[in-house]
Amino acid sequence: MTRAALNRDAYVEAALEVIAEVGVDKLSMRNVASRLSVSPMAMYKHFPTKDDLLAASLEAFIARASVVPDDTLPWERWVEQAARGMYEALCRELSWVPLLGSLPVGQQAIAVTDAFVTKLCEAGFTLEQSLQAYFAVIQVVVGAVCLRSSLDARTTAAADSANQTRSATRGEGRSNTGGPGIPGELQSFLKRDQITIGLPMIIDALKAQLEEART
Amino acid sequence: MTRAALNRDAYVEAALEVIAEVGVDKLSMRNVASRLSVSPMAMYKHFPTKDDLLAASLEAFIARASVVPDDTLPWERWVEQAARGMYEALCRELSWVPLLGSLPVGQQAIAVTDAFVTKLCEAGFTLEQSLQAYFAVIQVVVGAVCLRSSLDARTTAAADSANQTRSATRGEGRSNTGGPGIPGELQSFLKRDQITIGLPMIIDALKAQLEEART
DNA sequence: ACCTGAACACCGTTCAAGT
DNA sequence: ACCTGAACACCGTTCAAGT
Repeated sequence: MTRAALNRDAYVEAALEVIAEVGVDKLSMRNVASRLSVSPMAMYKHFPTKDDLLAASLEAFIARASVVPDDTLPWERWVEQAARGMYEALCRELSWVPLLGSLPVGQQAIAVTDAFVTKLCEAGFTLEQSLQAYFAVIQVVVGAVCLRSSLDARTTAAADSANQTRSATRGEGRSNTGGPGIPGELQSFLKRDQITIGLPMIIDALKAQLEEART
Repeated sequence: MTRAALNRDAYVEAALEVIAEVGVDKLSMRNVASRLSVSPMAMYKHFPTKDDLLAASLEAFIARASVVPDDTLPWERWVEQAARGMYEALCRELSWVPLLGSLPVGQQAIAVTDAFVTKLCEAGFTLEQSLQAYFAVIQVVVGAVCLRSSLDARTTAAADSANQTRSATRGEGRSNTGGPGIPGELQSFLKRDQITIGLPMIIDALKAQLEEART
């Protein structure tokens, strides 16, 4: 007996490790396989395509982020926490961001949607409003992470000249040498926690919606 | 005389053509070069790296989108039009979306920021508020385009079985076979023009801010 | 059922060389 | 200054073959 046969989960696990080390953009069938000391072709029995591996890995990533807040919270706090949870999970692994729009929506993502809509319907919103609210929040979260990721790329590029060893192993991709062109006020503004900007606006708008329905 | 020497603009032009035909994700140094019947290595004199070519192409794309609305509009309409302009430009070339967060912020992007902040400051917002508003709008636009792009991938994937010729030349990337798992209500909700969801919430919140400052 | 090795058609980028 | 050709170290994926 050479070794226990590898299953889907083992590959997803290895993929998540590779992603944590070098980022989604540098994951390859070959480096995931070599982490398991296996031929790259072994994976094609479980994942017909690299995208299938990525989709399964994203599912696992979402599942582990456990982004659904405590059900006893009032809806405003619940929504805020859910949004922050998504935002922070994505900030921990910024390299997912570019794929968010192109990978299929999986079961885990649908479960989060369900929880969100259910919570808001219980709070008195219509199903229509709840869905709108969900997408508005997702939009703000994704947008905030994009801005954050854009800032991140710029600061690590600046740090690259000083410290090259770490950035060589972690990379995170692009060079982003556009720093000089950005006005100072904009620079410092980007340093803020991006989610604090759009989210309160959304929540205020939702409160107004609920108020209006009551009268 | 063999041929007029190629300059940066010629390469950017060719890159935009390649992007229009096969999408940003399938642009390569080699296919841009071959469109100009030139060795791939010729480009490295003008663009030290593929990312430099992409950044220059994005600048040109933004410049051509001409997203800054008529200055005589009241600020609410101005903001709405600017946001729609960005949204529609990006929807025309969805393949830019994944790179938005990782490419450097260029002069064109800064010009748009400036116009936006100036307009809102004139309308009575503080500089701080104007910047916040700008980023909130950007967040919503990017988020909306991401959702739109996610929907697009799904419907073209479904159309692929029926009509393979066009999708083979345009591609747009990923397979996205997650259709079956998505509830019908969610499906039909995604068909809406995504920007109509979050944007009004942001504008309402901004109106409230201005109202509050006046009292 | 699961894995391997060799091969194909691609990448970005470097380097030495040409005009 | 601008361009070329060959080469290096990678990709995703296919295919025929092994256990």
